[in-house]
This record gives sequence, structure tokens and C-alpha cells, in this order.
Amino acid sequence: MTKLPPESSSGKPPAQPTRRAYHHGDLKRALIAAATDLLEQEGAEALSFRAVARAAGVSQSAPYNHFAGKEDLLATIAEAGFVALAAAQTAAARRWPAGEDRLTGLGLDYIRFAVAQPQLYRLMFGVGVNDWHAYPDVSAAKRATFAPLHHALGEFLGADTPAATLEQAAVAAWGLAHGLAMLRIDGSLAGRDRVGEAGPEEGALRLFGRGLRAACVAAR
Amino acid sequence: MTKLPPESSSGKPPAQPTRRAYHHGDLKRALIAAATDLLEQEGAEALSFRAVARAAGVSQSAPYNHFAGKEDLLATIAEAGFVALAAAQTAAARRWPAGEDRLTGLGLDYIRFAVAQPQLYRLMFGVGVNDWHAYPDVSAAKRATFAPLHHALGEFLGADTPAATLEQAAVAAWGLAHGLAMLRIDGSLAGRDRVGEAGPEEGALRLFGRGLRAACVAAR
DNA sequence: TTCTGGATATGAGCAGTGTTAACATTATGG
DNA sequence: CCATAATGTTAACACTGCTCATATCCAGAA
Repeated sequence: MTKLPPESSSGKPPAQPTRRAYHHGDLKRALIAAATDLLEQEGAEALSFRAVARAAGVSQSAPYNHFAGKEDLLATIAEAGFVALAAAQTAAARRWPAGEDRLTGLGLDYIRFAVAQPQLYRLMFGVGVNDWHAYPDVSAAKRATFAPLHHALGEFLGADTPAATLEQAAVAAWGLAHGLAMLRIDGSLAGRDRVGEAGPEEGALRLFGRGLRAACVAAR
Repeated sequence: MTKLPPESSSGKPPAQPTRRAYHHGDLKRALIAAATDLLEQEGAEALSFRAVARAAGVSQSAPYNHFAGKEDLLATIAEAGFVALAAAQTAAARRWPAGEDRLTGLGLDYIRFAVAQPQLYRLMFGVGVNDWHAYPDVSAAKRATFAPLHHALGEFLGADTPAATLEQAAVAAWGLAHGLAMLRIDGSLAGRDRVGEAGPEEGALRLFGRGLRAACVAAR
């Protein structure tokens, strides 16, 4: 496995791309990429720090110059996952018309993200790292992920919805999407394999959305 | 750490409780107990098979006479966790009056179970074991856990609710409870520390329940 | 009773892991 | 130009999951 010439877009350019460099040039990025690949193949528990170094074509202790340890690497990947999920949610919110469709679309897209990269999603929600409090950046990225949902929900329920009610509704919606994704990932949902238009998820999401609005309207 | 005399209630009684036996007498049970204790202290990732043997006062390879490996032990503990959760749900259903209160109570009690033993709950839902399909007993125990919820939901929505709708509602309720529990466990919920009457969970659950019934009534 | 087979426990040992320390090489700024 | 920081390498430590040969105990058959 030959070393790839560094291709950093924002890092320092290497001196001699043709010569086999003692210094990798963009190791951190390469390690994250290798680890992300290995993660989806083997899962977070089986992912070995040494294997990541091996895959990046570097000695087993080189990664310690860029990460405090294995957990730090996993946390970095999880954070990137949340950033990607946030981008996907923002895009989904733009793709669907406001209202029930947007809410349902956000939920389905959320689940699709989890299904497309189940190991990453599992990592993002606890597997491999015991205490996320040690990584406040990850927690922040996690919270930012759900801004689109919160916004869409506010639109859906109407501007005159009390803030407390909106907050509860957002928590419920988030919890529902997350719960459905988890159940889908570990095979607890007996429905169709693909998260399609007719799967149990959409039914649950639509039911939830309609019911939520009805309850909010009734509460006024 | 001296060896405890075996206290099996259903296993074979030991010959001489006073003498230090070469054979433990009830090792499997002791290993499960030790592992369950260690699990809550260190988490599933940090739990070592050897440490479990050490805690049980036995050599490091003795556990292999009772479990195929570390995953097998973890799966056994997870299965016991689902059985305990199922019992708690059944008890909760009996404790609350039928209707919205019972539904909300089931959800809150579900979350309380997770909060009381977060590491066990994390283990039950994927941490430490990559592929639950290898342990069909665990999957069966998991499904059985949600029978009380399904039943209470059927009562709550009325007997004339279509089966498909009920199924979707159950999936949604399950997903919601699970999602809320996960969010609570990893500190994503900013509300009060204890899962009390005024936490965001109860609001979300009540909103969900009321909305669900409204949506089902409207669908008729 | 003695014998014998199966269940259970022990110890040594292997390959692999996360992590650290001492050392080598390269890049960079004064 | 050169000290120094950044980044890489090798070696080693303690630990892990797991396997194997061996030792011990229990229980039923001769």
C-alpha cells in the first residue's frame, strides 16, 4: 500500500509530491478518512487504532501526534457525522414544501442517514465512547443538527404556539426520529428493508405530525 | 476477595459449603452478577472478560466453560435486562389507570428504567455487540418487552382502531420512548435531572398521546 | 467399592490492542 | 543558518480475548 501524495485543500502543501516523504503531509485527514472507512466495515467496537494507522500507511504511534487517543479519534468522527447530518437535514428542509410534508420528509431523511451509515450513526449516539461530556464540541454539533427540525416544527404548528409547547414537541419529534432510526438499524422493525414511502416509519411520522398539531390546536 | 459459597436457587446444591471447592458450584450465575455490577461501573466497552472472572474469584479461562465468549456474556446480560424491563412495564401498566395516564406512565417508567441503569440500557440497544442477529433469544426478549405498551395503546385508542394504524402508533410510541430515553441518558435533554412529573419527557409523552388519539379519531 | 467419563477449573501461551517513551527526521521562523 | 517545534519511527509495557493441555472433582456403572 503506497502512500498517497498529500491532497490537502486547506493544509500546508507538501514539498516534493514525487518523493516518499518521511512526513505524511496531511495525516490527520487521512486518519479520519481511513477510520471512517474502517468504521462502516467493522463497527466501532472492532475498530483498532493500530489498524487505522496501518490503513493510512503510517507507523502505529504516529496518530498520537494528532489525536489524544482512540476515543478522541472516534469523537472527531462522530462530530463530523453530526455536521454531515445537519447539512442533510438543512437540505431536506429546503427540498420539501413547508407543512406536514416537510416535517415527514425531515424525519424520513433523518432515518435514511442512519440507515445509509449505521455504524457511524451508532457511534454518534454512544457506541464506543462512554462519556460524551468529555467532548463538548460533539455535544454542540449534536444540538446544532436538530435546528432544522425545530424550525420546521415551529412553522408547522403555527407562530402562536407557546414556546414551552414547541420545545416539548421538538423533543418528542427528535426522540421519535432517533428511536425509529435505532429500531430500524438493529432490525427491530419488521417492515420493508428500504425506508420507502410505505414503510412503518412514514406512517408513524405522519400520525405523529397530525396528532401533534391537533393536540396543539386543542390546547389553545 | 473470598469465594462466596454458592447460593443457587435452581442449580445443583454444592456438596460442602464449608470447604473451599475447586469447582465453584454456581459460576454462571456469579459471572452474570459480577459482570452486571462491573457493567454499570465501567460501561460495556471497558468491561473486560478477565476482570469479570477476577471479580468472581476464578481463573481467567474458567468463564469459557459457561459462555462462548465475551459477546455471549454481554448478550446474556442484555437478555436479562429486557426481561427485567418487561416485568417493570407490566407492573407499570397495572399501577396506572387505563387511558392517557397509563400510556404516559408506561413511557415515564420506561425512561426511568433506562436512567436507573444507563449502561445496561446502552448495552441492550447495541453497545458492545455488533450483530444482535446472532442472538435470537435477545431479539425475542426485546420484542416481548413492548407487549404492555402495545396493549395499553390499543385500549387507549379504542377497540375499533384499524390494526395497521395501531401498529404504526405502537412503533411511534416505542420509538418515542426509546428516543427520549437515549437522549436523556447521554445528557442531550437540558431539563431537570430527575425524570419527574414536570420534565420535558412527560410533556412530550402527553402531547404525543393526545395527538395520537386525535389523529386516529379524525382518521375514522 | 473401584473405575471411568464428563463437567469444570487451572495455567501457560499466542496474537493483538492502547499507550508511552526514547529517538530520528523534517519543516519553519528568527 | 540553525535552533526548535512538529511529525514521524521503533521498542516496550501492561492488558485483552481466546485456545490448549492439564488437573480436579462429581456421578453413575461394573
